[in-house]
Amino acid sequence: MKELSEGLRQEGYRFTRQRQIILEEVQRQQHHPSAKEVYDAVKVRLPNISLGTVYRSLGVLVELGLIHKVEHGEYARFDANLTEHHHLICTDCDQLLDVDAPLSEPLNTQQFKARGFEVQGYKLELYGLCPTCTANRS
Amino acid sequence: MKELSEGLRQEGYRFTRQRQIILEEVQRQQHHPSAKEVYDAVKVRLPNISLGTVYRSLGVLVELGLIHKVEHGEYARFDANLTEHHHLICTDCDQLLDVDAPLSEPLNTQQFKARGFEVQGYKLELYGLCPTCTANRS
DNA sequence: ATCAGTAATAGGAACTATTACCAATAGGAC
DNA sequence: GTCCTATTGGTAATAGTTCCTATTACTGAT
Repeated sequence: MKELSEGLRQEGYRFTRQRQIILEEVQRQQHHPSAKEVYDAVKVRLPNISLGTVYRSLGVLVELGLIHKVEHGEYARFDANLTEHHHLICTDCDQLLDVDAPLSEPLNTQQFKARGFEVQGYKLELYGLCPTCTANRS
Repeated sequence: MKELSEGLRQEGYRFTRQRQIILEEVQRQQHHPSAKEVYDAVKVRLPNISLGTVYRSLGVLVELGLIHKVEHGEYARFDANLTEHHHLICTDCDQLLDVDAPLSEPLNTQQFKARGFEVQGYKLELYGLCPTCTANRS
């Protein structure tokens, strides 16, 4: 948690119990929790926390790069997995899963530069069936 | 426009003036208009159109495959460019631009199959600077 | 340890994109 | 034209997120 406290201070933010616990709860969740789910989880430990604080804190954590925001579908989800990975959205059960495999062929960003685009990063989303739904199909 | 009228009929939908003009306006826009922007554009020609009709019609057009829905950021945008392409979101001006270049190396979906994922499709979003903002940086 | 200054919080209202609802209208097959 | 039903316009509702304000908590200086 030292990372959090130092990261916050570096940006002029304060290290608060709320932010600490919010980060812990996002990190604990295996799936990609929504703001509401984080709120519910944090509420067990901090019954007085407000939804606004959760949204604000998640925003700060994203800004510090300690978690990622995944915008897909009706609401945003948050992801504490910082290793390079992609997401698979299951077209059957609508779950969002990590695909812990970078591209076998890394994306050649140079090909876009020729067209005037200065590519800084990219997001790859895969659509298909998750392992569970694949199994249920056969 | 025959494509629209036939496509609609095939699915049991009706061919209405509203749907025709909505499609025309999405096709006319070079950038990727939001539902609101489509509404404003259509309103010039059909002053009584309601926002709900625009949303409903856009949904039908997406279902027919005549336009694509691009979900990014606060609101959905619509895209009449049906050729295979990716999107670049400019980190400077927040514009959404077409990158009319498929991957030089097509995505190898087999690599994910081994992990239990049955990949059906993918979406690649690039982040960086659009040609205009790249020029303004130098 | 206390204080002052500032940032963060709780709580709820406000905002915005999108959907749902419903009575009135209009496409289109006959 | 007639009839049936999808569609429309208008409005209300929904849901995620942000904004607002009084209050509380952190931090650095004394």
